[in-house]
Order: sequence, then structure tokens, then C-alpha cells
Amino acid sequence: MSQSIDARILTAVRAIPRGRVSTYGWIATLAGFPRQPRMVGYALRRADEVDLPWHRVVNAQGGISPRANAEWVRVQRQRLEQEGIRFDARGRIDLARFGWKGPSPRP
DNA sequence: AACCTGACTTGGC
DNA sequence: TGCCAAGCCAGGT
Repeated sequence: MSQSIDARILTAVRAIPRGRVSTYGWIATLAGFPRQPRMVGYALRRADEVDLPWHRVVNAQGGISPRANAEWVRVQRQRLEQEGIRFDARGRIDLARFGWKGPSPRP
């Protein structure tokens, strides 16, 4: 296909439903790049798309990954809480409850 | 054109 | 539990 890696990753990110979260690893797999979660982070870092729900992507522990500008970490948590997502005392999300691994119907 | 740097995950001690 | 190495793309200097 002629789509760039970034484009495919961003497409997968856009599919995450509101009120749910996905991980770098899951998104990588959905985009067709299993075992390359770093690519997801890199793509998001470069992304400038305004409507992209980047805040719904968290790390495998259900936590928000640190980045250069710590300000965005706060923004991300705030946005997730607005969507009804709960954080535990350690600042982590219960992936078994809020995690979204793909378009397959959730039981 | 080489070199550096970033939103990660997993397996092995 | 925790630290380490490997896997590996793009854009900026």
C-alpha cells in the first residue's frame, strides 16, 4: 500500500472509541506493525492533526507516558477523566475495563 | 550524508 | 520487583 506508516497509525488512533483507551502496542498491531510500539509514539509526537484523539493512547501499564513537555501529560489525564475514565491511586487506568484492543465486538 | 533524538514493549537475569 | 538490551522510523542539525 502507498500509505505511510504514520498515516496508518493515525488512522488506528482515530478508531479508538470515546471513553476507552488503547496502548501503543495495541495500536501498533492494529496498524499492521506488531512489536513496534515505539513507532506509535513517534508518529503521535509528529502528528499535528487537531482532531486526533491522541489522549486515548496510554502505555502497557495503563499509565500516561512522560514526554518533554509535562504540560501535555496533565492535559491528557484531564481529557480522559472527562470521558469517564478512572485513574487509580498510582495514576493508572484499569485496561481490563477501559482498554480497547480493536474493532472486534467487546463481550 | 552522518548523527542524534523521540508518546514503548518484552524477555531475560 | 527491577534494571538492561534489543527492535527500528522520521525529521532536524
